[in-house]
Amino acid sequence: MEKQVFKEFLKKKGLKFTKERAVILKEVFSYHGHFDPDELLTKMRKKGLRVSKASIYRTLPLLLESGLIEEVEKIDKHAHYEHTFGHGHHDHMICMKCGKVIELFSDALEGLQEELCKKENFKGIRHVLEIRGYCKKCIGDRKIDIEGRHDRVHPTIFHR
Amino acid sequence: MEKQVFKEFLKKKGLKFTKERAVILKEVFSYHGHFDPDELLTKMRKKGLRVSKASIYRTLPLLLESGLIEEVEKIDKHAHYEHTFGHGHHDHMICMKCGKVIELFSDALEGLQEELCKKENFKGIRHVLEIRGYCKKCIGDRKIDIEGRHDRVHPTIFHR
DNA sequence: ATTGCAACTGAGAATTAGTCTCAATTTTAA
DNA sequence: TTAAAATTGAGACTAATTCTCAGTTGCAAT
Ligand SMILES: [Mn+2]
Ligand SMILES: [Mn+2]
Ligand SMILES: [Zn+2]
Ligand SMILES: [Zn+2]
Repeated sequence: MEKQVFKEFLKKKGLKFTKERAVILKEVFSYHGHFDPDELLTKMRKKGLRVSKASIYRTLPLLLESGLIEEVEKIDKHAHYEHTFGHGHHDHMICMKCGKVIELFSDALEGLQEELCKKENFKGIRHVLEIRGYCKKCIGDRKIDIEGRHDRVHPTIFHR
Repeated sequence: MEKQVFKEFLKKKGLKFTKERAVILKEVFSYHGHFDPDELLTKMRKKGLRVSKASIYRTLPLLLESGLIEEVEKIDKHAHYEHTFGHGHHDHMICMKCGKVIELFSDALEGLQEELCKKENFKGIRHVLEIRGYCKKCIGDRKIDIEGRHDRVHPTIFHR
């Protein structure tokens, strides 16, 4: 269970399992999809869970380092995460028109990456793959522009 | 040549090929490796090339959209780019200990991604793959920590 | 149970990266 | 040559994240 994983991780680093870290962990694992630090803070505030912005920004890197969450969608100005413990890693396709996020996983893809690492004597720990383009629906909407690459690089809508 | 590509791109969008854009383009294509907007500005200032921060921040997305540069290393708080025109796309492995960047390209990997896109009816335009881990040298340095995942998530050294 | 101390916390100041505003200037198509 | 539309630079502004520091708290050793 994620709480145990986090506790052990912290102990091994000589860090403490505080109330704040516990409640942040719980909140993060109550979500299904992607989230960002500000969302996390706002939602916790609404529920009456009191943690400071600073603690959120301090805890997320620890969760990341412990492998309990991953960073996703590094496109926007701010960070996005999702918890992966118990779900398994996956990568993303992101529509540059409507912001739709398609999750993808492929053993072949993961395997190939491992091979490539081996070839370079590199010990791969984690990775982020994001494919940007246009979803089925948006290809239909605007064929011409798509061929000509004339979209905004950064889509407006991003969360889900 | 990149100048022509950029000119045509701008014309197609109804934008102008200004002196500032020209000099930024030239500077960007004078680099070998990765760079970030602030570096770009500083280096240009040192050379007596006068462009404003605003123009740099306005031009980089255009270069990106035109396909002349790509975004890389989305880890740090700020954007990093490299020019790819005439070099070809590639992905990166980044050492979490020393910051070493290994460039990698694999037809198999690119092909597999295309397949995955097709399966989702997604029109892939570009992608970023970053594998984080430890380079050969750093594996030697600190076997124990590596197994235990006890490194900083964000390495200190990043440019090259 | 008490203690000691390093780690942690919240509040808000500070910093960083990037965006916006607007008056003056430049590009480009006619 | 002209004029509209796009662009520019300077600096104000914003958003996201980090830092500071004085007062807590967790926890390992008594
Ligand atoms: Mn996801
Ligand atoms: Mn590169
Ligand atoms: Zn779409
Ligand atoms: Zn290394």
